[in-house]
Amino acid sequence: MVLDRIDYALLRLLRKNARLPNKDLAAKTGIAPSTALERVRRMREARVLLGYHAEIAPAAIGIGLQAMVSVRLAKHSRALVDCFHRHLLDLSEVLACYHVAGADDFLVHVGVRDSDHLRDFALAAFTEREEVAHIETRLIFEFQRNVELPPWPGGD
Amino acid sequence: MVLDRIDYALLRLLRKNARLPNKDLAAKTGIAPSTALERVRRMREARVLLGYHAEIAPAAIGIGLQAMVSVRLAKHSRALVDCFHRHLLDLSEVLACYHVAGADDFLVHVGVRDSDHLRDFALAAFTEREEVAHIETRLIFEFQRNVELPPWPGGD
DNA sequence: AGTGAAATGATAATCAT
DNA sequence: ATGATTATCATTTCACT
Repeated sequence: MVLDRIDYALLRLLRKNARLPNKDLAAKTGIAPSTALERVRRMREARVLLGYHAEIAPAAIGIGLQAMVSVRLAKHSRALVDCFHRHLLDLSEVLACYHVAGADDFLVHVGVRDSDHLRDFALAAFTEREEVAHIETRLIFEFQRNVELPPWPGGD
Repeated sequence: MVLDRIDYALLRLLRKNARLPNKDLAAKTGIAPSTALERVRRMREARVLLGYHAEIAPAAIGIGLQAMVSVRLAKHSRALVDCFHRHLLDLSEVLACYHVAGADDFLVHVGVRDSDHLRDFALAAFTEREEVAHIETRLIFEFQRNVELPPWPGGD
């Protein structure tokens, strides 16, 4: 699917505020509400718009501590990597995971109650697993997401 | 602000789908629509609910490559760290940044067009800056966010 | 095919209880 | 916390470009 300037503007608005009413979306991009609706619907169907998610204050849901855990696997067969990847996504402490190139295979963003929880979790989810060769845990002081879209690349 | 089981259920639903209509929120949590509205409003005011953001397919907005850049600063005065942090958030290539404890000071999740763009960006935004002592770039094969909330901690 | 204006039905917000 | 009321919004239809 090829996007034009207006589609991009819609994406930018929804990225910043996913609950912006359709008529506002239309007004801010200079198109009719029905057109805005249609364009957003098409972008959802084309999987350009993947979903809408609330951002929640970690402390409010019992996350007192965040960490980035670097994980190195012992072997790197496709099956083993995929299996570990699935394992990660099943853990409620895992906020996000990055499968990366380099000495470490995964960077895992975790949210836990406190340092006791972190220790228990790191042991159970990583250290005690056979396929894990090495982990390194970094405390996260602050985490911030950028909700701005890059400038329109041009090319219409 | 103290949350109960129902507030938590509302958060879980909004985390998964921030555009879920209020009446559906109410039905799925077993409360009246007006009550659901009131609870969500209160959680927004209390900054438990920080915002709603669309998730967009990177490829659709010209992001062909993602990387995690570890940045080590030369000095660590508060002013310098804050200044660099603000610098990061101004860059449209920065998707997220983690200020961490350890040898490296920041982990920066970046999204770029291609490897040329990555090289140019890494030079301009990191290497050429005086306060940056060292960077290390890891290619991201896959990135996945967990949109499930941890189980209700109990304690009502 | 895509857009825009108007009409309809659904939803959100308000208020009194 | 709820249910009735009012206001706002999403969605469809259709004429137009």
